[in-house]
Amino acid sequence: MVVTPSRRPTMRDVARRAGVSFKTVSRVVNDETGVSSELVGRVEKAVTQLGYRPDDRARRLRQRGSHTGTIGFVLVDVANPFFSSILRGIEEVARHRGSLVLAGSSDGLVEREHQLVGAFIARRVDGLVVVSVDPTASVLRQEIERGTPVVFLDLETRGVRADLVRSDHRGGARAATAHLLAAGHRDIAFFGDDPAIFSAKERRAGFRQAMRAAGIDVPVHRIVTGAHPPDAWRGIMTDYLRRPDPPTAIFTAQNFVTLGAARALHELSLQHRIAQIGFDDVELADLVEPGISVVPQQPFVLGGRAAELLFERIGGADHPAVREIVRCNVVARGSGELPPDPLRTTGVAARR
Amino acid sequence: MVVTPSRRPTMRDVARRAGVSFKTVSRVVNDETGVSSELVGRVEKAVTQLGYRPDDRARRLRQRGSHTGTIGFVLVDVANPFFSSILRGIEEVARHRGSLVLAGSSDGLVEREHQLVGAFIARRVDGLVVVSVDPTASVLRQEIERGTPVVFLDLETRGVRADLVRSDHRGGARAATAHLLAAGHRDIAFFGDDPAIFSAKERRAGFRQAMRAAGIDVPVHRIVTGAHPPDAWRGIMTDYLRRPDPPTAIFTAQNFVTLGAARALHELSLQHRIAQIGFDDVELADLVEPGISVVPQQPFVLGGRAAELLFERIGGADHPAVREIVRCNVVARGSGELPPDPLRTTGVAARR
DNA sequence: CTGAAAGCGCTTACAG
DNA sequence: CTGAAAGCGCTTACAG
Repeated sequence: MVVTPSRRPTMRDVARRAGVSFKTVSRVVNDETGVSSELVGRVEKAVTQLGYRPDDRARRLRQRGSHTGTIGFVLVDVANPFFSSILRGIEEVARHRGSLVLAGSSDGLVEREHQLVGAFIARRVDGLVVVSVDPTASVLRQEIERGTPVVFLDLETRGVRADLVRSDHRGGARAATAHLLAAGHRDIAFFGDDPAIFSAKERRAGFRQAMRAAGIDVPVHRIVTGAHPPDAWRGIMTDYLRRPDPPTAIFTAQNFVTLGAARALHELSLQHRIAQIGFDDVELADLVEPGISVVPQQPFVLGGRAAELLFERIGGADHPAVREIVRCNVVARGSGELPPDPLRTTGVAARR
Repeated sequence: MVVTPSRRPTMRDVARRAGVSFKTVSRVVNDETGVSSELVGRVEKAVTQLGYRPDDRARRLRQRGSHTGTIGFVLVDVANPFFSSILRGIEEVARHRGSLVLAGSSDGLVEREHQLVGAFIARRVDGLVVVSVDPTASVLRQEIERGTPVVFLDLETRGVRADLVRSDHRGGARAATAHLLAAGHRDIAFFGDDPAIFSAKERRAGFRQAMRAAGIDVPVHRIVTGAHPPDAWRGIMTDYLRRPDPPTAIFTAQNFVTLGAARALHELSLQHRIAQIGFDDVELADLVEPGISVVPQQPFVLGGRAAELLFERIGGADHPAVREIVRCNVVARGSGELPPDPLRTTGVAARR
């Protein structure tokens, strides 16, 4: 049986087959009252025989409020468990609201983010959850001003009035740094994502604040940031730690960075000699030896809250912009509690 | 400045402002030739001032082939890195084709899967990639017969003619089991997902085949399957391993099962005494002590191939159904090469 | 080069 | 209880 991709049946096709007007089909399909049971039967039979399925686009085009029952989620990389957990949180809320989720990865590229936002708007999503690299972009700002509901996730915005939900990146980073300082470290290196991303910049700021508060000057080479593919961090870390005068502790401020660093430390057999604390949790961090101390976020919760705020707006709420900031605390597992290595070749000694 | 959610401007609004017919606006918006540069200028100005963005739904409704530039992906759980990596693979291909991806998690529930498929079709996606629990469902089958492109991912189907891409679950499971047998194990327990899921059933079948081939009868209590939330497996495994007469090796046939088992083994300090091999890779499995041996899949590749096949169909290809099966091999890291524990309290001894 | 008409698949608002 | 007309926002197919 070769399948011939036939034209999809429309209401008129069903009407013809059932011998009624297409308006009657519309009534039956929409469970409207006041159709004789005989016609209902004929229409339903025709619907089944033809495999008719109403076209939501056409339906909603004509309707009043004209929601599409679809929301958009612009994120950085859906293959990153942090983002896919957020997506799941959004999805759960969307499902209860009868909505579907369009998701797209920007990889932190401004251009791709704009493309995604534009494509979502062209498809008339009812609203957007955005982890933005460029929150003041004209496309997005104009849409927000025009009334399209937008909730920013995990970032702050300037000059744009919209709801936002995010972790307290700076506070979490301060706590992580303070944790290492409390273990006696003074030579701590920071490794993080591209500071063009709000959360990355904030974490770096938190690190600097905590170090300054402890009266420690951080040399420039102790702060390493950049947009690298997930796999690249291991090599970057290995190279860094192999140089003379390594730090006594490292703060790896993103999950892929944390993973790369953990692998580098193990490769160099330094995992018991250099302390590590990460931002974002990673799978099996509790089982590695030593366990990797981290400042976890709650992606599922972040996503769920963002979606709830979004649907409030979609539902017509017009209260002032909401700003929800979720605290982040240290989870100690071992790696972040290691004291400074007494045997370490200090910078001065190594250079002499 | 309070924002009043105004009606979104249409082509007619732009036309009025520019003092032209709305057809001229259509020409300018679609970069058609043959509009005087003066009118082009006026229209473009009005477009910018009003923040006009064409409605893709209306546009495509009227167009010939009438693609929506959107595909749907029905999966089990997007918070599972296996699926989110597939999604990323699909997304990459979709982006190059100018398409967006609607994704939805079924949690392996037949009803939710049907809802998702129905909602996707109502929105007239151009095609579907489906990790199905119920591949012969009438909704899906009727759509396929009608000509909607569908690619099944990670499963086989009966009575439905559609492209499919999947891992060789059975072969991979046989290889995993053979790997444990080669290390000298004969008392191996299998732990896996709900056999309603094709891949779960296949892996169990592979396990049984390999055991049978080795002349070993597998007692029923050595096969544990079920649909459990990710977090539940640790407890299930702990309970199981605490009982008298534990197996000398375990085959954990899904990533969340593997994680739960690894935690249980460590909790009971059995990680060096009971061998483990998992299906699907998990993060940091290489760094745990011992490293967790697994049979990894290539989710990003699976997703990419599925999407490529889908877009071929969307593009009109009508070759016979394609069936791509990706081999799975063992990655040895330590846990799967542990020999049977000579000190183990055997079942008989323990019961006496 | 520009525009008025018809139609995509449906719903809304009116008639009978 | 049933249906013919108008319209959602756009494109196609024809005129001028």
